[in-house]
Amino acid sequence: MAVHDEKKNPAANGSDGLENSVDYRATLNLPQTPFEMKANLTQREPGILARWKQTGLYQRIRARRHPRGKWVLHDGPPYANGDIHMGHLVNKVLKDIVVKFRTMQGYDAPFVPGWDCHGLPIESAVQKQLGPKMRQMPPDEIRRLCRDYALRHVAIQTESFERLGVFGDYQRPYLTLDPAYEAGVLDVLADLLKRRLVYRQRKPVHWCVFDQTALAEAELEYKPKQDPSIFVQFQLELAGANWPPIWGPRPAEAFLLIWTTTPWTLPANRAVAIGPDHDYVCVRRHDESRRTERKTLIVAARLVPSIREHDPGVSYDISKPIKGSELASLAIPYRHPLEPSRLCPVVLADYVTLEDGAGLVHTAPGHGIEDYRTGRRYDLETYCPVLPDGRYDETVPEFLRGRSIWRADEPLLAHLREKDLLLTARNITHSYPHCWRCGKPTILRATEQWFIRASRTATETPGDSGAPDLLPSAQAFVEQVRWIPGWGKNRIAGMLETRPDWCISRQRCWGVPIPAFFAADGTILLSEKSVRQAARHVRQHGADSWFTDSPAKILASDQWLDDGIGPDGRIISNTCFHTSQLRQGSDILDVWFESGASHRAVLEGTHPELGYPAKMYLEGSDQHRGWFQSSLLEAAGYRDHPPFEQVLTHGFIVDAHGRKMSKSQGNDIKVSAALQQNGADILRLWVASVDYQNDMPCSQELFTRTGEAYRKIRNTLRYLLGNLFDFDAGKDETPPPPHSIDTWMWHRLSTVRRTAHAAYENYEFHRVFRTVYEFCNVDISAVYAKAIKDRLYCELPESPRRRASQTMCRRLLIHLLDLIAPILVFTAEEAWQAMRELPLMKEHGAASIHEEIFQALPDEPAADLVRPWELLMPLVEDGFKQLDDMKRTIGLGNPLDSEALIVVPRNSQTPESRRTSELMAAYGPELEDVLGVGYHRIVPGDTWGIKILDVRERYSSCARSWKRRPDVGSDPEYPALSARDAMVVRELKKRGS
RNA sequence: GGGCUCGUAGCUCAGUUGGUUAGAGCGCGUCACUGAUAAUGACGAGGUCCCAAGUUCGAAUCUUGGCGGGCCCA
Repeated sequence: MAVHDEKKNPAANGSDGLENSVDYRATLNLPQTPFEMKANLTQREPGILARWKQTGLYQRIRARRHPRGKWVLHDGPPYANGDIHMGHLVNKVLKDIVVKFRTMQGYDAPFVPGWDCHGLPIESAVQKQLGPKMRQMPPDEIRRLCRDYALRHVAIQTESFERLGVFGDYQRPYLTLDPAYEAGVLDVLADLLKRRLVYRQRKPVHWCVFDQTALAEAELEYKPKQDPSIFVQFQLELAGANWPPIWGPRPAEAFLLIWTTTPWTLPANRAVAIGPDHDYVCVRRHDESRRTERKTLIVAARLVPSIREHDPGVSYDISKPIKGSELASLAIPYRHPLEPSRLCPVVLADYVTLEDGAGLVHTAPGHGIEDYRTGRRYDLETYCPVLPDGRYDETVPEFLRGRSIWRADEPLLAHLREKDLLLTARNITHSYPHCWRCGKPTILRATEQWFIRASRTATETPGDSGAPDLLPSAQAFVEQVRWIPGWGKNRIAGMLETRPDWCISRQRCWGVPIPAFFAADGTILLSEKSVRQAARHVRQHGADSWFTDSPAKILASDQWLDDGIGPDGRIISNTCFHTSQLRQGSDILDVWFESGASHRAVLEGTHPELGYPAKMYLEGSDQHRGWFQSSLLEAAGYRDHPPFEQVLTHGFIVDAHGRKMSKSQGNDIKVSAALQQNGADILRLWVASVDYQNDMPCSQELFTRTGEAYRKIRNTLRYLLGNLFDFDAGKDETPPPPHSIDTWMWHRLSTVRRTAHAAYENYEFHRVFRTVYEFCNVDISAVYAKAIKDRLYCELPESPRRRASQTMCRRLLIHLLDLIAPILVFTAEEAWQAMRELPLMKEHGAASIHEEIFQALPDEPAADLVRPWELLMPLVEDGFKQLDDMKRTIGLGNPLDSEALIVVPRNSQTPESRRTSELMAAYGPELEDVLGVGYHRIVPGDTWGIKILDVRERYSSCARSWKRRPDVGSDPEYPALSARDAMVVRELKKRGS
């Protein structure tokens, strides 16, 4: 490779080295602005934030004029636990963009942030801190610690949200632990009671017999445990039964074969479940010698071989199969293995698998979730003979009474063996849930729970005569709401369709109590009236008072005449309760019930200025099952309109490879770190730049890319600001000449503004971003800013051409700031202040851009002023290609060293083209600047075209504008300058002296 | 396993009722400018439209079946 040592011609900029040394820089109108190129967001943003707080910006926005009325986005409460993560960031930023956009449209769009303060995670965190001593503490003391914990995290998260530029009433957020909120929750409960939508029934929950407490799924640890694995034979009651002919002649006796690893649940057996689509056969068993008949078994066809392994020395005659659905339809009952007089049904369940066992599942509705559901479907008793401490109660066979279930296997197996009902027994080790606190194995135990009836057809329960159906109202609500994206409607409708009744009680401590009173005789007081009274009490004294005050004090009376709930769940009218003999229940409400009541507790409760219903709920798509649904169901229970008009959902954060982000995988991104490294505006711009309806990929690399886009936008603002340093908006405003590039720019601006506003209106923020970003890149930077540099820098300050472009720059600046303000909240503010601090623009507009209402755009330029540019711009493209070619071939580095021959057809084809050619005297100089060449000539030809010529040998370069033109040197006083520049310099000199 | 959903250049996104050779911006490469300067401009190279089959004269687009990701359930 040869080394290049060719030097550039130092005189390339002028024909005369001496004249070139004269410095005309001082005579130019170069841009000036304190708006720095470097954003330094991490340092700058907190200062802006402090000023906002100091001047009470949020309150000022509330107080300003709102010509378009109210627009309320109701905040879904995040959980008051831990630092915020990227999901919070996305959610709150999206909300803030909506709120700021609506605000700038002229709506009153208050934002009241909320926090979910009750619930298990907080209770668990407190429990972890307390250790074993928690068990000795009274509930109100534990609750006080939970409350402190929650409030601490509300403070932490508040700071983060504010730091992100999310506006809201942080002085007065809504907290679910606020007594007024708690009372609102109870008001909803009272309304549902009024409509008879609340009932009490047994349901299995995870239970620790050592701690004697219910456990949540999250409190379980799965560990290996050894258990008996037994096959038991349940005798069919064949008297009067239909026997399937395909199974051959009806035997004298036949047995269902079931498999279980929890023999202690056998007393609670109430059914055997089979799979509707599985094949079942009848197996006639004999000794291998065929001398003795053994029991005839009914099992799943697929499992015969594996059962045989447990059954040595026996030969099988296997019948043809029938489907489970067919078998169930025969309705042959079986005798309970421990109570032969009790007949139980064979039922269908789709969770029956053929992986192990016999394909027939022992079903105890009191001891299994699936069993319970099946039980509800078949109206089986949710029978649970196990006491809280794990001992059997008095209802079981005598040999088990009072015995611990953990010591029941041996007598049970002995009993079954004695009755010849046990086919095989061995031991297995399997994964089994254990209590995370004491480490002991847990059980499922049916306890009394409170439910909200979703659909009467799904559950025929006592006390519901005349009760309305909740589900149809909820489904009607779904139709009335606008779901964004549209499939959200489908999703929530599908979930509602299959949803079971809602279990709203929890055996925990940290939450809103279910204010039920229990009389000594087992009658329960929980009525609309009593709950309203409890709500009044809670509003005044807080929910803690439930755990400390007496029933007499809470009910404010010695006697209470009301509907009671009997032990069987039926309503007993006109029951007289003596408050001195009542005791409070200890259950609390499901936290989803609490947050689902926010439309009542906040919109109509603590913050009535918001009003019901909200315009929008905006959350992650997981809330179709969560908050959207709980809110909808509760509202459907007592009122005529859904709590929201629109529901907008967003996807989840994933990493650069599209995988879910999780701490355990180590691919999560800390908000605090991302903030520290990038600044809030970059993170906000990132949120706006991706299509949130899908998963949102998130990585530092993406933030870095976003940072590049940010810099482009920032530099565009800086350019515009810099060229307005001597512009007096009141005096210097000059309409763009009709055929100027300013008019083209004006047209582009109106198009972009329209597009961006439509995108905002449809909540398509990534389209806003793209539109604005490409506008900055292409229209402003590559075309317009480049084209007007000569007139801005070189013309006399007050020249109409210059003033017209400044007018356009100002318009661009203002509208650009409008468009980015909801997203780049800090940068828009910073630029807004820079604009207001321009010497000739003092006191323009509101003190903060966020108090502004979108500027109306002056009338758009007429279409026939725009069309010529559609003809001319492709010529410019061609000119650039020629310039690039000349750069390579003849070393023409600077376009100012070239001239453009604009070829105009002698006989223009179309009227448009003819009109344009007539106007070329006006368009010519504009094209010269758009191309960035030194000079142009218009020449006749056959078709439209541009021809770039190298004029380094032909013309001299103007020492001021650097343009090569024939008129350089025409002024004897300034031989190094072009005519225009000579005139300008002479004029400036005159003024200067 | 079920419901909903997504899959187009390295990245973020367009792509109308099915219709030429699938687009944009960024990034990348090369070059230029040095009066927007840790800025700016020009040119250029990048695609198995997740895969397969089907419908059709014609499929990124419609149908079916896979594969992969996400949310919610089981």
